Amino acid sequence: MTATLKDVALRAEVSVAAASLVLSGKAEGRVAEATAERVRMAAAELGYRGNRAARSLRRQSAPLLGLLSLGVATLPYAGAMLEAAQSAAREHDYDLLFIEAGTPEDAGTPEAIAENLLLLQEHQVAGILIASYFHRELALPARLPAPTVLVDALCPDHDIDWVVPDEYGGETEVLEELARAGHRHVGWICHTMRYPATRLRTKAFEDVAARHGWDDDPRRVVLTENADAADGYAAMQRLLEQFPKVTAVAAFTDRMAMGVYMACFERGIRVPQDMSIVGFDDQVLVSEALRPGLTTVALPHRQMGKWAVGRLIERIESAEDLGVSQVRINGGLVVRDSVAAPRTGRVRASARR
Amino acid sequence: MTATLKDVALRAEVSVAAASLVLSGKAEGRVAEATAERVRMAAAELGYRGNRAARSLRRQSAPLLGLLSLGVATLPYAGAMLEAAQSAAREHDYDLLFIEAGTPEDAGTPEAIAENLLLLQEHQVAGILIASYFHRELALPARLPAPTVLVDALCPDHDIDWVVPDEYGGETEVLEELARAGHRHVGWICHTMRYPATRLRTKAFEDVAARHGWDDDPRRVVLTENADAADGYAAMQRLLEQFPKVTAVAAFTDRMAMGVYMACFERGIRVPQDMSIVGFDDQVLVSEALRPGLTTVALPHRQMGKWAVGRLIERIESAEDLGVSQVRINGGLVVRDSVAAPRTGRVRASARR
DNA sequence: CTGAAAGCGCTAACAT
DNA sequence: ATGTTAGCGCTTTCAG
Repeated sequence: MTATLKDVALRAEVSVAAASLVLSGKAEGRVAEATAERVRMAAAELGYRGNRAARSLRRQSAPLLGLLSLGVATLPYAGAMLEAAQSAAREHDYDLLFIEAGTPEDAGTPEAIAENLLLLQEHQVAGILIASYFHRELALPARLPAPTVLVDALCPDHDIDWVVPDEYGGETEVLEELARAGHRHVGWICHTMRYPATRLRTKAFEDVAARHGWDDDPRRVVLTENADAADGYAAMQRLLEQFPKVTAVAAFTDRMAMGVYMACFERGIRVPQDMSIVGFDDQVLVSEALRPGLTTVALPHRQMGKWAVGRLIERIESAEDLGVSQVRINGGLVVRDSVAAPRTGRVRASARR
Repeated sequence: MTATLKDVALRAEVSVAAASLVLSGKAEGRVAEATAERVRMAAAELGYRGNRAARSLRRQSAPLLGLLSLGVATLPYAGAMLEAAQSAAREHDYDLLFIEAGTPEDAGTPEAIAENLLLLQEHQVAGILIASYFHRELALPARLPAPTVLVDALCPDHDIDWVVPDEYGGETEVLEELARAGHRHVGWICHTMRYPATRLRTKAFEDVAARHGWDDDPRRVVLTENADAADGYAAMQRLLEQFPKVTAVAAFTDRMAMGVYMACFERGIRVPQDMSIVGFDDQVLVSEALRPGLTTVALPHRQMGKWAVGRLIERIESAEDLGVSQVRINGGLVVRDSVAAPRTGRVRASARR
């Protein structure tokens, strides 16, 4: 049915060996140009496309990158990462084997990861990407079946390549935006889940606050159990009660920020005239759709996917021992219209108490 | 390094053939149970995992399903489809080869599709899923290299299996919700792009409106160029001007509905007391985060992914000729809090003009 | 510069 | 019930 290398060789009147050399671009100086041209013609005429199984069997390695997803596909976030990874892989003639390691709840258990790693090994993948849908620490089996790079995850007990968002840098940038506008009574709405991002963004808040001498009333921070819009809404209600001087609030995520907007809308607090708001994630569906548009920090999904694949292929194709490379990428500040200078009258009014 | 079948056979003191039979579950009545057990033991002890390349070469088909994505990964929408497809495939011992056919702009050109189909053919995929990120018509090459199922897309010139959302049914349900609440002055905010969904949802609007004798003032519909929140916002402004009797509005998508909310918030129009709003898509990030929550229709991403894979595997593994199967799935009404009865006072006031 | 041949690991037809 | 054997299509070493 489909043409094989043998068919091509027959038609070009050369040996399979010569045909193989030519078509895999290793003919340089080994095959006469005229012969090579004949082979290429024959291949084109027959619509020859090769057989990956045969090649992989022979080479003991498939031109495949295993993408072990830990919940990536279940969230709206990271499609861009997938897309970037796929196209970076394609550029180097690799394809992506997509495997989801279970549901969001049990994804990322060491057992689930180990099992799926074995599955990838069966496929003879040349390299592995382990991608989380949020920045976290992972426990990995001691032996990995192929070179591996972590995306939006890190692993303290392995010397392994990873890439994560620059939480601290990003949060700092967006908070500096608030400082620049002149705010000194800034609220921090966050959740209590113990992720690296929680710690790093909160640290950024504390550092920026200290640097600019922001009002350090402990009631400026409100912690919630989860991180959705409803929590943001409830948190904003509380913040307004317990820290009425507030002129600006930073929310842990755009989703929470959306809840903050809702609370403001309901109370007739105008954004940004009466209240400046910033988020994190650049969840476009939300940040762009809100009025006014939300000033926030982008998550570097696309960059992470691209970097990870580039690094992985480097590792696969390089003979020597590259050291480990662990990077934090800042997705960049996205300035929209949710930040303005605090209303002087309001600030004075609160200051007077 | 890794154990091969031969190693297992050696250790179990049987032939490779017997070992193969046992490990691929075809030993039924061909191998003594004691022998089979010995083989399984040996395999377990050696951590035998098989080699897919060898198997695929021999079988002339890989346990792979090619997922040709037309923009799916670039949008937040369809991660659920991917996840459902992957897990359905896994249940039948297939894995997913993920290929994105270019950027959102050029994805879906017949050339891009044809080229990527060839790529999948090289991989010996047993079946192909072509998935679009929005309901549309596709032009496909005449010859497909393997059994194929379309997801969220259809192809008028092929007798091919496909699954799409039930646009008409879904829109009808959500509009009936408005009718049930007693609305008669209902606005329709839609865009002008020529997709199947545009036609079908609009048709549903017209039919429901006719059925319930809604005010058929042509100014009740506002058409925009695109379909984002900003368009929804602008459209709502216009609707309020040109059709002031309006007590409820149906938006083509949740994103547009979000713009409608924003317009209401700015004008102090309370939802749902003064204005009922419904959307389409159940874009959870938006529909759940808005206050009040948006009543809308879910897109059956998960169901489509699952159905498509099930159907595809049926086709691959069934000997006889199954007919074509083309289905529309209704993702279901999601009732939240954006619909209430129209305010009598307001209706009278407008009626009085 | 070109061809012959071995063999990657597995499956399935055939022989015992 | 079990073993032998012939490839699947390709790459690569070695002879010519």
